[in-house]
Amino acid sequence: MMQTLSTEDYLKAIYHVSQSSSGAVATTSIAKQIGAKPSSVTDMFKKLSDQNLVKYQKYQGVSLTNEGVKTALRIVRKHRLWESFLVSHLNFNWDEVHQVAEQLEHIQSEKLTNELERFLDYPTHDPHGDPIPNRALFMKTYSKILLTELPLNKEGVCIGVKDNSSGFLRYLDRRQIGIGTTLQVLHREDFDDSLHIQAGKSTLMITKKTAENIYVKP
Amino acid sequence: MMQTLSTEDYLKAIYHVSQSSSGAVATTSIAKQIGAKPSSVTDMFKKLSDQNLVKYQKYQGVSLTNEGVKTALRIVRKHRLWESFLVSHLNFNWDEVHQVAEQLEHIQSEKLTNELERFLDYPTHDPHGDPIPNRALFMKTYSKILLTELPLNKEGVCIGVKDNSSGFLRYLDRRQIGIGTTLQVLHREDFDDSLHIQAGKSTLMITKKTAENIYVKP
DNA sequence: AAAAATATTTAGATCAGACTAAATTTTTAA
DNA sequence: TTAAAAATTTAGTCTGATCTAAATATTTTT
Repeated sequence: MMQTLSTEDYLKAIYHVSQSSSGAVATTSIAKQIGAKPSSVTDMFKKLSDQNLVKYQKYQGVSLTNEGVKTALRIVRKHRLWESFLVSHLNFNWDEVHQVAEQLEHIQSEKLTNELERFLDYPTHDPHGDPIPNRALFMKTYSKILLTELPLNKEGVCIGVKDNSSGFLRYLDRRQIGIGTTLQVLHREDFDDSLHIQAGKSTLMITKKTAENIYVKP
Repeated sequence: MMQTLSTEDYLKAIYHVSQSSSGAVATTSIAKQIGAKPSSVTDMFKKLSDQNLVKYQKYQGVSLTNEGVKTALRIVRKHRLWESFLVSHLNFNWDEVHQVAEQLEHIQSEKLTNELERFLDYPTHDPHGDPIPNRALFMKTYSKILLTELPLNKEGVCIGVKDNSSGFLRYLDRRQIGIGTTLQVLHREDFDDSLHIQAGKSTLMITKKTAENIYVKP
């Protein structure tokens, strides 16, 4: 059954929200994510439920069915492949890709997706460090911790960010922190929770808020 | 003013029809092109007219305004750039690209379009031999004639096709005729209008119908 | 130049997706 | 454990793009 652009957006939103919280996904959380009113979300929940893409119980939110997860992952796959393409071949910065990938992720052509993946040489992660589902919709999610959780003086490599807003990404660019940058916490300031860190070859100070949006692999 | 997917399709259709015929574009011709009922086309003509993209007179058809032409050319530009990309980097055949390009042509990002053009090294023609508008929406349309009009025993190079249907394109593939193939008419059969031609290194027979869908540069 | 055929437009309906406002249910707090 | 607050759903409306059927205009044919 063919999805409309809108149902695809909802499935993706439900997928993302369900990843970062447990249990059923609430109407309001999707309303916020999509930028729609809760009443519209309820309508859509019913439609998705009719198509067996979500399990929906009045007042209790939704959860994706197997079919729903698959559909969501197909979109995530396309989104992340396109982001990779934009950065690696079309001179986009990691903070510019999201908006365009939001459009490209809806293009329907299996051949296109699979050929793009081949052309990019089967990338496993996108420019933000997020894993890319392969053709079988499987993805390796290696163990990652927040920079706030990295033990003092232990080296870690930046492998992703939690906040994908372009404001935050540009801020990291200015501080010369990106995917692959070696990070080390030199000191935690008890007074204001700020961190002194080693980032590549320079030392700098970042706030707790920044640190808890950076993923590292120890 | 932002265009909907649908208004873009109409503008492109009007552009194409107006290219291959003179005077105003009739309601029915667009209905056929788009695959919609004439009454729907009338509705859209009114909307486009309100946006000053076409000049519309009841019962007299439409013609594109300058703004309308520009919008149409921006879509044509994207369509042909994407087709080029699909063939040159993603292993698509020239008969497979159209459907996917129909979707990709609606992606809105000037940066994307311009970077794609750069990545492809500023191609001037797409895989079917059609000219690609440059950033300023200008395109070189070199003089071309139909194979039926090529003088006997004079060499010409295949530079495009009139019929872009995948049936015809696949047929040409089987006969080993493509963009760049050197063609020469060896004999015209008066009885059934068939042509004996030299195509690259082989000689073969084609019908008049085939010949009048192949463009050559003498 | 009138009749017939064709093309075009109007009027009114439908459908998906979204909205507002009001009603209902669930959760939180007193 | 009830009252207040928050979340969710329902009912009804709107918009854009489409459709069918009927009305009207234009073109073609006799």
